[in-house]
This record gives sequence, structure tokens and C-alpha cells, in this order.
Amino acid sequence: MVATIRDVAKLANVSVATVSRYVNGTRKVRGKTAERVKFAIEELGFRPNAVGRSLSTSTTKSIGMVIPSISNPVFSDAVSGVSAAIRKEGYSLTLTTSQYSPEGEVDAISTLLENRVDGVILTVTDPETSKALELLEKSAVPFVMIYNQPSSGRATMTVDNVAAGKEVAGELIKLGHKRLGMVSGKFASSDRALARMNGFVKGVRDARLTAPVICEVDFEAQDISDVLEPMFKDMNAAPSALFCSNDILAISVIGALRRLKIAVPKEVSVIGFDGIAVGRHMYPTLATVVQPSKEMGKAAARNLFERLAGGQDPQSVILPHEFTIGESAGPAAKHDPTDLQTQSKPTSKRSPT
Amino acid sequence: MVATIRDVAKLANVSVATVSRYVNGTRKVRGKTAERVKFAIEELGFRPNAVGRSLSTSTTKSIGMVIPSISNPVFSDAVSGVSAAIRKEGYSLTLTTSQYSPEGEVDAISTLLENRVDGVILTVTDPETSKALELLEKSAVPFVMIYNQPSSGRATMTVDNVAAGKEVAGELIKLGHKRLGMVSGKFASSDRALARMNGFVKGVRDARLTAPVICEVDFEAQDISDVLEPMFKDMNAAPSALFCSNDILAISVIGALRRLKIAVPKEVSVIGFDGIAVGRHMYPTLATVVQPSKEMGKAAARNLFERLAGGQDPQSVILPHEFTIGESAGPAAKHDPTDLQTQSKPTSKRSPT
DNA sequence: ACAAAAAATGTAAACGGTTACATTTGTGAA
DNA sequence: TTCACAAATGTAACCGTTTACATTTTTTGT
Repeated sequence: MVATIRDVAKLANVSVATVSRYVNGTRKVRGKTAERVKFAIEELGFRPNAVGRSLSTSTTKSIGMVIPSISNPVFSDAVSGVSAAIRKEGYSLTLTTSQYSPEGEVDAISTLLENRVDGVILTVTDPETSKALELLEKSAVPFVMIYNQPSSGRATMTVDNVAAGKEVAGELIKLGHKRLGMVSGKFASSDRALARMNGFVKGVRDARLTAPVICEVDFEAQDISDVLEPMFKDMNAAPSALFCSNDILAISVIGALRRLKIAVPKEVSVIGFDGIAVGRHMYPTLATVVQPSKEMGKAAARNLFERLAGGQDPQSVILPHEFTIGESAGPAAKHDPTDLQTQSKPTSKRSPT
Repeated sequence: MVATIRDVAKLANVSVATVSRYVNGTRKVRGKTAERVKFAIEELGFRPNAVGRSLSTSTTKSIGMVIPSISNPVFSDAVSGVSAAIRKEGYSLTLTTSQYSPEGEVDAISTLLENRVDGVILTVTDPETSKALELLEKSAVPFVMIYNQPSSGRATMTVDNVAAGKEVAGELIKLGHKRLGMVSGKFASSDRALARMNGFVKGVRDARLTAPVICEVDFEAQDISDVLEPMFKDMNAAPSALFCSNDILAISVIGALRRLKIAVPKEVSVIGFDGIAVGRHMYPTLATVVQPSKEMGKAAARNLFERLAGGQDPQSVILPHEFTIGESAGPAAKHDPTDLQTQSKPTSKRSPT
């Protein structure tokens, strides 16, 4: 069917070894010979079979990646970074998703291990209990986590989520907010959301404010409005600022607040986390903590290559994050009766008077 | 190092054939024997090497995918669909990006072909001139395009972009718009944008309106504001509605208009194309043509599997699209002197009284 | 208990490369 | 020209599976 190295060798009247050496440039082949080989390759449309090569060299030149979902742009950004970094090294990318489930992670890793990827870049729901990570460790395939919190001496590329969460609290407090809240994806499936929450709560507590309302949502399943509505029944008690555990969630929250006729940021400020591109383009622009997703992907890939090349112990890296103010966050509104001056129409849902 | 089928065979005191048959369930192995094999596999942590298997069976159980960029959610959605569909069949996904360049496409396809993927799902800039498609055809690896326009009898999964474009024109005209415009990504790198434009122009022409302003932008590179500003110098001449060739672009356009202090949709309506999730969550919700990206990915994968299984000629499928109105599109504003009543602050940029 | 048929298992040759080692060819100095 | 040595090339084993075919074991019918 398709030409093999032996076909080329026969046509060029050389040995397979010579063809191999010509193709890979591993040894010099004489001009005359090289020409014959080159001709044969073109004549036959020969394309080296990576499978044969992999079996022989026991290296696949491929990197496996496991992300919870590809629908959240924050992960696409990381994929993009990984993709760019490994292409440069001639590697290819096998992408799998876990749908935020530990079983999904195990399945994904199993597949990748069977495919003998040279390294793995992944994000798990919980590094502490992850069976997938255990599989990886047993297999001795080098791996790096991204987004996950450092733990157990495993390598991870992430930002300081606790510090960032605290920073968000600080910024909101600086804007005069006194009643804060957080809307987060399930902590069980996101150690970083948990870390952000912890930092946020600490920041609020340090400022001697009442502890923030924490609202855990199953983002993929629930309608955010249903969660937000009771929370904002009484605007005098409701938080004047919400920290969301990621940008997608924040965008949804802003949309839901609008539907509840609550103005952002006039009545409620919203801050996200991730720094996905669309947040900068939309209106209101999203106040958020920007994490360098693409760079994280690249860094993870580089880390992997270093280990594949030399040895080097796995090493975690904390990358810099940056709080970016946007139109979705502003000064705290005063929720006394003069509240009615706010531009949005008062509705029966609001506090009386 | 890592256990092979021979290690298992030795430990279980059977032949490699028996192990292979046990692992793949291709033949019955007697209870007693099966137990020994099972034990040996667990004892050694044996995991079949897909590379060896692939070489032997000359099938990799992997599908290659080439998309222009992973940063546009419309493509992530397709990846998501493909990923889900192929996982079900036990296939894995090798993902590559072309950065909207024909050379990138060729590189990607070359890599995929060397890796002997069993099939390819891809989106190219221009099917008519694509060297990548030629490579694929020469290689005899089954492939399906997604998003691309049907051409040359090659299989593609897409929506009717021309009809959709025309439909958008119709909807805007129905809303009373008379001066229409389109902002599009480079036609040279998107046959579907071109098709949408053609339909749009046709729709406008059929309504006997003046031809729409067409504005081609290098979206990744340029700042949209620079493009929009001259267009909206004179509001009496400027279009009252803009059709954007994709949602991401539309979101940026809305943002840019806001920065130019032009209200959406009060002064200018904006309609996108794709139906990415964020458009439904943001404010204003994005009026757009929803195409079933995830379904397209799934359909492409299924098409590939059918061909891998039975034979079947490649077959293009036109999937249904759906125009969805959103808050970003509304009735045409009257741009006579009473224009000043519009909520947004008049600026020197606007037409004089 | 025995032969024949059926079921289970084993043997060894692919699959398409790479590479250690062996061999041939080419080069330069005497 | 001849020899020693270097450079180029060739030979064949190996990487980890699958599977056609051969062989052994079990089952079945009598």
C-alpha cells in the first residue's frame, strides 16, 4: 500500500539503514547515494511511519494533555500554549477531557499511558486524592499539573490562588464594599476555587468584616438566576460585591443579575478569575484576576522537555497573576432609602421603602 | 522496564497469544488460564502498548484534527463534539492548529500522516487551493472538513452560510435598517466568511437597498476601533446595523462601539455568527446565527467511522442553523436631528445637528 | 474407554522503523 | 602503488503486538 523504508531502499539500491540515516540525518550519506535516496523517496511519496519509529526508539514524540473541559476558554488558552511549545520541539498533542470527574481522569490517563505518550500535562479535580496521579507516578511518565495547587511535592504550574483571592477581597474593600459574597464552582471539583475562596475569606476576615456569603454552584447544570434570586431578595442584606471563581461564571452572574434588574457595577460589583479574552472585549469589561494560562501551558511543556532531556527533578512554579480592574467592579452603592435613585427600575423584589 | 506481553505470558505460564486473546477478548480463554493471566497482568501492572498494537494492526485508533486556532470557542465546541464522539469508539484525538495559514495546514497534515491517524477532521482556509487537502487525498486517509464550504465533491459538515447570511440581511431589514454593513475576518482565510458575505449582500440587494459597506479586518492583529471609527464619523451615513462574520468579532465590535460612545443596539445593531456560549450570557445578549458546532464535530466523527467501517462514499452534510435574536440587535434608529434624544452622549464625532 | 470433533493454546512471522556491529569503499601518505 | 585509516554502507536483531496456522487438550457421542 503505502511505501515503507524497504521500498525506498530497494528503489534507491541501498540498505534500509542508509535510508534511515538519510531521513533522520543521523549520519552522513554520500552525495551520489543521497540523491538516489531522495529521488526514491519522492517517487514513492515515502513518509516515515511514526509508529514503527516509536516502537523502535520507545519514544512517541507526543505529549498527552488532560483538561476538565475544553469549553472553558481558560483551558483552551492553556492548550494553545502547550500546543505552541511542543510543536516547536516536533512533538504532537493528544488531547483528552475528564469532564471534571475523577473517573474521567483515570480513563484519560489510561488511554494516554497505553499510547505511551512521553509526558503528560494535566489538571485534576483534587491532587490529594487523585487516582490518576497515582497511575502516572506508578508509570514513571513525567507529568506536570497546571492550575492545580501545589501538593505532595508534585510539579504544578499555577498562580498563587490564595494570595489572589485575598487580593480580590482587598480591592473590593478598598472600593467601599462591606458585604461581600462569592459564587464558586463546586469546591470538590476544583482545588483552585477552594484556594481562591480561602484567600478571599481570609482577606475579608482580616478587614474585620462579616464573613462573605459563599455560594457553591454546579455551573454546568444549574441556572445561576435561581441561585442569585434569593440572595438578592433584600438588597439591604445582599452582598454589594461578588467574587466569582472563574470568568465564565462571572459573565453568567452578570447576565443573571441583569435579568434580575440589578445593575452591574452600580448596585453589585462582580469580579472574575482567569482573564479570558472575551472578558476584555465585552461590556462591561470584566474585572478579574488574570492568570497567564498560555504561559502556564508553555512552562509546563518546557518543564517536561527539560526532564525528558536531562533529568531534573520535577519542580513547581508559581507564575505571576495580575488583578485587573474592569467596568464590572466599582464603588459600593449606598443601600439606604436613597437607593431608589439608582438607574435600574426598583422592583417588588427590592427592600421596601 | 515496563512489562510487556511476554513478561505476562512468562509469569502466567502461557503463550503471548493467549495473553493477547485474553486482553482483547478475541477468543475464549479457559477460566483457569484466564485467572492466571489476570493475576499476572495485575502483578506486573501490564498495560498493552498501543504502539506495538498499531504497528501490528496498522490502525492507530486515533483521529487527527486540524483547526485554525483553538482560541475561538467555536472551534473548541467542535473539538468537544469530536472528542466526545471518538471517545465512545475508543479512539483518541491528536489536535493540531494551523494558525489560519496554508503552510500551517500542510505541516499539521504532514504530522498527522506520519502518525498514521486513521482519519482526519479539519477546517482549512480555502478548500479550492488547499495543498493540505491534496496531501490527504494522495494519502488515502479518510477525512472530513467542518465549517468549510462544500467544494470539489469533498465531504464537509457545515451550515448553509449563504442562506444564513441572506437571512441576517432579511432580519435587519425587517427591523427597519436601511444602511447595512459587514465586518468580517479576512475572506482569504475563511471561505465561510466569504459565503456569509455573499448571502448578506444578496439579501440586501434583493431588498433594493444600497449595497452594504464591507469591512475586512485582520482580527488577530488590528484594533477594531481603528477600523470602526472612520466608519461612524458621520452617523447619518454610517450603517445602522453591522453583521459580523463571527461572534468573537461581534463581541469585539460591540465593545469598540461602546468605546466610541455608540449605543448597541439603540444606535447600531450588531449580529454575529456561530452561537458561542458566552454570547448568550453576556449583556447585551448577542443576536447571532447559531450553528451546531458540537454536532458538526460529532457528525464529522461519525462520518469518518462509517467510512472506516464499511466503505461509504464521502458525503457532505448541511446542518441546520438558527438565527437567534438577542439584545444586540433592535429596530433601526432614526438618524434625523431628533437623534440627540438617544441615551448616549452626543460627541463631536457625530453628525452636526 | 475411545475416536472424532471442538475448543483452547502455542509457534513464529509479520508490522516499519533504528542501530550496534560488520563490511566495504574511499582517501592520503609514503 | 600500497597500506592504514576513515568514511560510508550493509546486515540483522530488536522494539511489542497480532494472528494464521499448527498443535494440544477437552468434550462429546457411543
